[in-house]
Amino acid sequence: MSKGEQTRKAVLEAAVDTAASSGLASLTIGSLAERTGLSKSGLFAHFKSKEALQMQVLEFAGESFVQDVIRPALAAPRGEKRIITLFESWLATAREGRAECLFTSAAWEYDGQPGPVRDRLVRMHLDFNDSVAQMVRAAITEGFFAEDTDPEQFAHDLHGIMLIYFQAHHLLGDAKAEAKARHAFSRLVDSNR
Amino acid sequence: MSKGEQTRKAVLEAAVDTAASSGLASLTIGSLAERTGLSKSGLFAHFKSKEALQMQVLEFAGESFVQDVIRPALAAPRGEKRIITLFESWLATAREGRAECLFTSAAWEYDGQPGPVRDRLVRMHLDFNDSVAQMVRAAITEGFFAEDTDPEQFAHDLHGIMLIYFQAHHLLGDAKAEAKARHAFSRLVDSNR
DNA sequence: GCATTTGACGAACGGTCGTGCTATTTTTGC
DNA sequence: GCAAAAATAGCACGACCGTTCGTCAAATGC
Repeated sequence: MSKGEQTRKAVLEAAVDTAASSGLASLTIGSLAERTGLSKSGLFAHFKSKEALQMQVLEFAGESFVQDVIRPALAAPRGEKRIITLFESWLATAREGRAECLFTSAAWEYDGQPGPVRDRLVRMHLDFNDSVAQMVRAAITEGFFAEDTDPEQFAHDLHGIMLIYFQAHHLLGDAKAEAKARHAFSRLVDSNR
Repeated sequence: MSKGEQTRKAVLEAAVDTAASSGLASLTIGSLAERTGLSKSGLFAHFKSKEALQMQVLEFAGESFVQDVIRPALAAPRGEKRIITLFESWLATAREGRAECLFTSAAWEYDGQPGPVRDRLVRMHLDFNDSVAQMVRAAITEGFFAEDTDPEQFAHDLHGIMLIYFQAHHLLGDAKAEAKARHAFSRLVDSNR
């Protein structure tokens, strides 16, 4: 890996971390430069614009998310194991914050202001939704879920469980957040068995 | 209502609208002044600081939310009717955006950056949660919900349904978002009947 | 109708923002 | 080891940020 690529990665890593706690839109070249020990212009040279930086941050976080959530699920056997692994790894990722936090906060930040960042964000959400729905379909053919289970509805509902878990855990500091999430997940799974 | 109070309300109304689509943190005195036809300093004089403005925006949106969601529910008879009215008015409010959008987006914006705005936001979420839980308790004593229904879990789950509805409807433009929300709500209600 | 309070304005401030330049240093390929 | 190329720094810019201050017009209370 060349020197440039190396620092670019380091910058993106710091950017994801910053954006996860302050929002993607409020990323600033200056503070990011200070944090990474670069000069403003030196950092800027890596990305041609702030928007390009945001896009790359999104991309970088996306890869983390796939690595942390999708990949473990796909590594598990189709059906019950995969669905449960998806939930558990998603929960673990959301607990720590980082990428997951970036996506949900960005979803509300950029909802309402069109542009490439928003478009990319929407695409990612749709793709992830499809992935989950596909896992559900596999679980149906495996006999874990009932034939009349609606994969899209399941993906939708599961996402809702994660969103409110995230809010309860991080914003409200609810100690029972995880227990509530597990309870809701169990009920969702049971009602589709 | 004095002249000052009048313009203050007008500013807050515009501010809620702006913050709902761009976020509470990204409110700027300048653009808000331009939108309301005031000068920057003229508008600023109404609020002693930007933070005070944000607090008042939050307060203003809170009153709208109570007016649009809590009040109609409390106006309905305890039990089934009240729970359903809560869901329906909440759904309608979320569909239109505005106050509801402000709260959820702010929840992610200010999660991770302490301060009075975040504190107020947390307080509002907790209060609202309590209100919902109280409605559920009433529904239990009315016999609409089973004795072993957990009011806090119900409030939690309902909130999750609303969050994902909001995201699906506004960010993703999912035409079936409302149907999915209704379906999830029905399942939630049924499982506690 | 007048005195007083209140509301609104314009100009200016120190800061920070993103973004161009031009050097200078460091890495890279041969 | 050296030339080419890439990475970084320094500096300056125009724009906008929140905020302050002095001034003036408008609303208010008597």
